[in-house]
Order: sequence, then structure tokens, then C-alpha cells
Amino acid sequence: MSCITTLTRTLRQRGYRMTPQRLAILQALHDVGHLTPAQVYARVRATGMTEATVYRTLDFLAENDVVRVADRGSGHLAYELAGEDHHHLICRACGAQQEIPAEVLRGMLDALEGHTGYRLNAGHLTFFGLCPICQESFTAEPVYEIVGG
Amino acid sequence: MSCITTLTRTLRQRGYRMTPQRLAILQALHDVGHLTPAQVYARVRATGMTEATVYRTLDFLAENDVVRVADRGSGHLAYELAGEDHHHLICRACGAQQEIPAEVLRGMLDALEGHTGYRLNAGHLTFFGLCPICQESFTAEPVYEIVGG
DNA sequence: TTGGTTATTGATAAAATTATCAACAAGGAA
DNA sequence: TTCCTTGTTGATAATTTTATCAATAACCAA
Ligand SMILES: [Mn+2]
Ligand SMILES: [Mn+2]
Ligand SMILES: [Zn+2]
Ligand SMILES: [Zn+2]
Repeated sequence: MSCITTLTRTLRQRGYRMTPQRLAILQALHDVGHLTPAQVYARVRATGMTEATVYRTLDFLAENDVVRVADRGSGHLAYELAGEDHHHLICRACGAQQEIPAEVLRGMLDALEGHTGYRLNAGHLTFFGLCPICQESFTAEPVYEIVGG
Repeated sequence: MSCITTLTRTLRQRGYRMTPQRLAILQALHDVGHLTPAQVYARVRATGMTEATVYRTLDFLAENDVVRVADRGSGHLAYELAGEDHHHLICRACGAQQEIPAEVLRGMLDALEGHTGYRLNAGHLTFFGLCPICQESFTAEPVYEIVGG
């Protein structure tokens, strides 16, 4: 049974409906990985859909755990289909990206749950830092305490 | 020597300038904890400053590690003075907030650095989940697989 | 102090995101 | 298939955030 069929049934059971707009957006997210609202709109505007609908739908799908949101520091949120849980690591110097399997942080999240009593969401954290290559370029120039010469 | 004096010197050493606008915004952030751009503007508009300046300045201060940014899921970024490193934990049901000292996650971040070779930024992650109280309200109604009756 | 360089601001326009609401259509029931 | 209920969309306006650019002022050097 198709993935869409399952999703459609899930939404209906919650009192929502499947629409061609939602299908088109899901298809766009399926074709590419992460997409900003503007990028999604670029891929579905041919259908006549409004930009407002894109924002609304992405928010709706995220609210229903069908897609994941991520603030990757670009100023625009990125959306992707909810699949295998993972996190993101971004170099704030060169922009290099790296995915982190959810298992890597599982232990930490479990510890945090124990520490706080909260039940944490599985996913999609974004970490920022310097990749190995960019670290060298920056070692000679620390962010703080520039003594100057 | 005043904290402002130190900060002013730091900025000048980097080729930037201290202005009354920047001082006012820093003061607002010092008085209250986390503030969105709109909240900052509400506290400094009496000075005649523009909204654009608020956005620009907050971005500038964040870029220079003077303030921290956080996406707390409200749709608006929150800024605060860079002080002791910490993280945030928010209940997505009732909105309850909880601060997490940086030490609690230090080990995890160290492990992640070892795993990836990246040098991570210390701070200000935001985790979402369900607080102990809200967990009970939701146990009878799992997010997925609502079988209905 | 005074003058000159240029980072910064205010004014303004543009772009992005959200809010309203009437018209439409998904989908359950008969 | 037809009808009804109501969730969803498009159109539109309002709000938020960003981009431009000339005028201003911080601050370094005389
Ligand atoms: Mn992702
Ligand atoms: Mn904080
Ligand atoms: Zn890098
Ligand atoms: Zn709660």
C-alpha cells in the first residue's frame, strides 16, 4: 500500500483532508531533500497554488509530524519529509553540512530526559561549529581578545 | 572597569563602533532576559530608533558573539546577552520552559566533536518535548496510530 | 580641538510571513 | 450518485523582516 495512502488515512482519522495542494508539496519534498518555503513554491507554482498555501501547508504538515522543520541559520526555515531521525551539523565558516544519525545522540537525549523528566522529541537538532578545515584558518585569530599588533 | 567599556574596546579593535543605539539595545537585553526584536523595539522606541536598526543591531551583536540567538518555536527569534552558557527545554503542549546548564550537555558535545571532528559552539540549543504534567494528558492519545473507536 | 575617513543610522522600498474571510471542495452519510 | 458539513484554499490585507542608499556621526590621526 502506497505511502500516500497511509498518510491520507492518518490525516482523515484526525479529522483532516487530503488535497492536491498537500500532495504536490509532499511530492516536492520527496523529490528534493530540504526545501525552504520559497523553494517549495518554485516547484509547485505551476499548479496555481498560492504562496500563503505553501506556508500554511508546511506548517500544518510539521504540526502533524509529517515533515520536520530545521533552523539552519540561513534565515529561512527548511522542511523535509519525516524519515529516519537525524540531526544536522553546519560549519559556520564555510557552510559545510554533515548529517548526524539519531543513534549518535540517543544516549545524550536519554540522559537529558532522566535529568529533566521531560519526554523529548526525537529529532532534527542543528549544531553549529567549525569543520576540521576551517579550524586551522581560525586558530591564528581567536574570536575574543584580539590583541592587535 | 565597566562591562560596557570592555565591550566597546572589543568592538573598536574589530573596526566597529559603539553607538547610543547599540547601548540602548544592550541595556534592554540586560534589564530583561530573552527578547524578540519587537520586544526590544518596544523598549527603545522612545529613543527614536528605527525598527530596521533593531534588527540590524541584534544581528550584528549576534554575529560578534555579544548576544545569543534562539529559535524557541514561537516564530520569532529570541535574543539575550551572552553570559553563562545554557540551553533551553520547552514543552510543546503547555509552553513550560526550563533552562539546562551547559555542563549537563558538555559530555555529549565533547563526544559529538570527537565523532565528527568539528569544533562545536558552546551554546544555546533548544530542545522540545513534553513536560511531566503534559505527558499524562497525552498518554491516552498517541500522536501516531490513532485507531479510533 | 579640528578635520577626514567610513561605519552606522534613518528613511524608504522591497520581500517574506502571517492573518482574515468568503468561496470552494473533500469526504462522510444517505 | 447526491447532499451536507466543514476543513481548506485563494484573494487580500496586515505584519514582520530584509535590502538600498544618502545623510549622519563615531573615532582616529593631525
Ligand atoms: Mn534534516
Ligand atoms: Mn537563553
Ligand atoms: Zn568549514
Ligand atoms: Zn507541559
